Amino acid sequence: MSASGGLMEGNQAREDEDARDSCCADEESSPVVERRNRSGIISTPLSKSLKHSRALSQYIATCSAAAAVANANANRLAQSSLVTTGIKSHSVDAQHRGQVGLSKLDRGALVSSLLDSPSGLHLAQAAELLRRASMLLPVSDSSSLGVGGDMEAVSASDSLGSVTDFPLLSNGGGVGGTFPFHPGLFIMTPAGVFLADGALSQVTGASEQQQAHSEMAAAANANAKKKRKRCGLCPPCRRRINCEQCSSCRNRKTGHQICKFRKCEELKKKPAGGLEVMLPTGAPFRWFQ
DNA sequence: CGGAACGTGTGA
DNA sequence: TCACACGTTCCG
Ligand SMILES: [Zn+2]
Ligand SMILES: [Zn+2]
Repeated sequence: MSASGGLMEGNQAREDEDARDSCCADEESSPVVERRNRSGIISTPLSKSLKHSRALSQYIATCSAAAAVANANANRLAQSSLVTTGIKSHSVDAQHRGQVGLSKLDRGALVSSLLDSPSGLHLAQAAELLRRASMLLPVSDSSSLGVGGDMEAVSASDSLGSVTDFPLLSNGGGVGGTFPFHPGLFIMTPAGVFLADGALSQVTGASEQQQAHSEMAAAANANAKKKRKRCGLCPPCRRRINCEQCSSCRNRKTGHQICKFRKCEELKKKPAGGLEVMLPTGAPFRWFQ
């Protein structure tokens, strides 16, 4: 299985990561400032603080080693749920950037090739990996995802299914230096990369989110005909970087829409108020036909 | 009906 | 005043 190869790389990369860890601790002096608005919702996409929006693909283009690390991380995710990545591995980063030289061109080629690849198999791969990850938790029966539409656990497969315009981050099918995962599956924060699943409880502090929720409720109460605000709870809301690849990201200038992967699950729902019956399929029930 | 473009509320 | 992003309209 190709996964074994990835694992081996993972071990190696892990040492790397450890080494860098100490380095990170150095600049860890500033305790990860998270930008939240008053409602406690994380407002600023991480890409902002990273100078310019850096697409996931760019990370890869920048240093394939990072991909390996991420890969290892993904595996370790299954055990620890929290990982630190080498996102700010400036030294390595600079090194690679200098040595590559054609990072821009590379990126373009990469992306285009990504768009090309059929990618079905990789989905399966990623899915399997994710399944492994969730094996540790009481896998909320994703099968019984029925009337309980309230359920926050948007399964990875869900994301996979809903996303259509996203180029898979993998080429031809080799394991060598590619990143066979769907960027939509990850939540990248300055503290690390998480599975988007949400099943893996990770992020720090659910209290703030609760606060956000109450705030939102208050706002809604004040005026029903106001712009709704993101819930701040759902996985998309917790995501903090724009993918820079979805349609919303690509034409942000004219689209004025948030990244598709960051679009709040609540806001996706129809704004309609209470009296709405939803079929288990998610389609709105019509009283008349 | 889905997506792109646009208007504009909202918070910084 | 600006950037962000929700809601609406337009368009295929
Ligand atoms: Zn995006
Ligand atoms: Zn949300």
